[in-house]
Amino acid sequence: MPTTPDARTTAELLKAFSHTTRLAILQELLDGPKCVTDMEELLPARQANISQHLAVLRHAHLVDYAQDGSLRCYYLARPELVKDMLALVGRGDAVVKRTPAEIQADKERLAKAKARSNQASARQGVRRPRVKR
Amino acid sequence: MPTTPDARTTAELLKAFSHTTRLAILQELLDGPKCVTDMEELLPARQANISQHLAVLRHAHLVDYAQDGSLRCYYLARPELVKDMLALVGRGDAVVKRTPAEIQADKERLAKAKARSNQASARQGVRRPRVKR
DNA sequence: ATTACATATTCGGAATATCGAATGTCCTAA
DNA sequence: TTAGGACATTCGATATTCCGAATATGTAAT
Repeated sequence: MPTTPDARTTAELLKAFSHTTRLAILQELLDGPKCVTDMEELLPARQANISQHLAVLRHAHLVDYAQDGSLRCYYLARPELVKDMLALVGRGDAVVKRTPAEIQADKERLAKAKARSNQASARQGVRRPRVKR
Repeated sequence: MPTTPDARTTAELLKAFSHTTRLAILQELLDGPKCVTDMEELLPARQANISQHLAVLRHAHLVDYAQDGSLRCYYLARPELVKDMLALVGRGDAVVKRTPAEIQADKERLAKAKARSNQASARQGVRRPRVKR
């Protein structure tokens, strides 16, 4: 059975995504496999630096390579993940601004749901007392 | 019209996600609004540190708060984005391992597609010469 | 006013990330 | 075997992140 990644590994994975150059590399690889020299022409970074970023992506299991003579063809090891990630961060969701009243409603809804699920356990009223306005 | 975020902003957004404590905070907020004191009980971190992480999340426009008396109720400013992000990184995609032959096929497919799209432009054979095995 | 609480900000140091330069490794052609 | 190309790795400098301690700010009860 596939094991769910813990918080630490998840943060590591996201860190691997969190760099302009690495995002650009992933974007390029989405288009097809490329060797380092190809990327050198495509990206505003030196060879050594690109190799360094590729190492980070490799450790995160986001890319892998196949050796082809003296070249290394890099490709996405988890193409769906990368595709969905880039789509997600590019989506530009609207930022919501909520009123205190809405927040209050949320909390009450949440408290009610909790109470329902705790119907069997005796005391559930452990909410810290609210101050009056 | 909604503007597509550039690579720099995208990396910033991902950085905001890339920390165990911040992931935990977002996870908690997915459940409903919470104030800092609530989170102190829920997370293995001190008050100041939680406030610092909340500041990062605020700057990334991932959370916002509504003041309620002396408390601050934090909530997700882009709940769908957070939900989808956590689902995505928790998905645990299989890591693919490709053979050199598959890579080669990929490259040829790509070259063919490029040629098709470049049918109008005169010279398209600018591929660097491949070395023999 | 004073006090207490909830939360934010600032500061300093440790840990980590980033990058260029130099160097090392591996492969292939001659 | 030697030379050159394609990459990777190491190193040192700079920048950034992270966290605890101390301190500041704002609100409300007394």
